[in-house]
Amino acid sequence: MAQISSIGQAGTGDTKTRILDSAERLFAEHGFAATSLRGITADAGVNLAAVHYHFGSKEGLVEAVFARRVGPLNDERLSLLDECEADGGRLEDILRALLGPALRLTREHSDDFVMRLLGRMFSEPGERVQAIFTEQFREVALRFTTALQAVVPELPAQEFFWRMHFMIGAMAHTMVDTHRIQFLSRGLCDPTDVDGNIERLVTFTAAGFRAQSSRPTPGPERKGGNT
Amino acid sequence: MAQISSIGQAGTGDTKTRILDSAERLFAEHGFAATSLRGITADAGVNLAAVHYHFGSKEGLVEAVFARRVGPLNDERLSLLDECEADGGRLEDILRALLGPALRLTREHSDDFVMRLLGRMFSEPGERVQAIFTEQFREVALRFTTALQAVVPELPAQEFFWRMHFMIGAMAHTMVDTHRIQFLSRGLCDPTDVDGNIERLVTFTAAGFRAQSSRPTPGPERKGGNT
DNA sequence: GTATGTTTAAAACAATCGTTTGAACCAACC
DNA sequence: GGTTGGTTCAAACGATTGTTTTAAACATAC
Repeated sequence: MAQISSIGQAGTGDTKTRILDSAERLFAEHGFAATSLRGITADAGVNLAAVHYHFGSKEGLVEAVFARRVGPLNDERLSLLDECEADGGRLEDILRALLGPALRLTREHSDDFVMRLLGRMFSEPGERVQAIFTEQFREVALRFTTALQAVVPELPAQEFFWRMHFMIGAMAHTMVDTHRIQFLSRGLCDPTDVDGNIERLVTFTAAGFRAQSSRPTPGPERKGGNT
Repeated sequence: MAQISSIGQAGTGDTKTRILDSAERLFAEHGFAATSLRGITADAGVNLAAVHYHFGSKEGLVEAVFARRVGPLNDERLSLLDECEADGGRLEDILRALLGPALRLTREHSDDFVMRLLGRMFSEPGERVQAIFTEQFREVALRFTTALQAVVPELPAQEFFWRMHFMIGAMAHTMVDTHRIQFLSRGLCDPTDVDGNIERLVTFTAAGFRAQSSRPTPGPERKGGNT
């Protein structure tokens, strides 16, 4: 078709890239199971069979969509961690190295699809998808676990891991949900103030890590408590 | 309506209940889009058409599955909030009233399906589902927002709402993900220690709320930071 | 030129999806 | 008994799913 030929710009890239671009946007909007290959290829303006030619299957496409973003994201995290470890390694700096690159995904790409997609990985069901996810974050998890544990040495390991869990939850929710915070605050909060929001999340989670280890509250008696 | 005394099975219940039970377990396991009505009815041991007879459509079933759990959950939250407001209303108590009932869902039901399902609501796509979700949490959100804001009056409203956002994220992630914390901590953390984990989450989020309002850190210069 | 890798087109595949239908069952009531 | 109204059933509806196949173009390199 002659009319299609004009689409092939350098920015949009080749067929493979156009599939990845459309897939990651539609995955972020409707989820993985609810997005069909026909919807993706129609949006990308390519042929249906091209998906299986380049990615083998829908699952292969999902994996490729993840890998394209998670790789550079984790590289930046580890690079920033190297910097701040050589620089003394305060708690806030380590947290900024972990949380900053993820929350900056909104700015680096013209829209927030990439960030919403990656944030959803944390709650996405499916044994296969979760295995892919876990493997791609293993090195980052290990390095940051070691670095963070070193700056709060007085915290029992059990408490420390739970606080890492809570921090990841706060981060993932901030990545996934870019609308409800505006509704909740009646328009007061601005999700596009990326740098400010990174600092807010760093402040919040740093305070959480520094909190005095969990005691059943100094009060005399608690209703409902069965300790 | 006359009682159908012949169906004695109090545990398994009638067709409607069996559908709800199977639906919420399969929804929690595989997500909404990836769970078919045939899978649900086969698991429940009922006829396929019974879903449309009792719930009208798949979306109606999703809504019913939510409503059955969210109602009692929010009732307990508001009841606990009433208690601790009459009792003085410390920050930790308010947070416990909000977070406790959600994390206790694991214990009240024999399995963690209900909790995982509700936790997933926070990241589930779909305009219609999100609207249902938002409406069912409106009163709870309003009451707890007011109560929490009252105990940290020095915190600017914008900062406050972001910290509520982070807290909800930590809660939702703890509800959804009951496996990865064990992997992350190499088996050290125990997701079934419900009371302990509630206290840990309360401690973490309370410290986050009490953190000094976000300043670009007292240090002289920050790389990449623009105010 | 031939060869190789990529892309499109159109069609079909078997499977599964949500939904609908119409008859059958079964208690209760006149 | 007959009728009713609520419930369940097997079967089919049309549409969509991921996947595969066939063929013909297209580009680039040797």
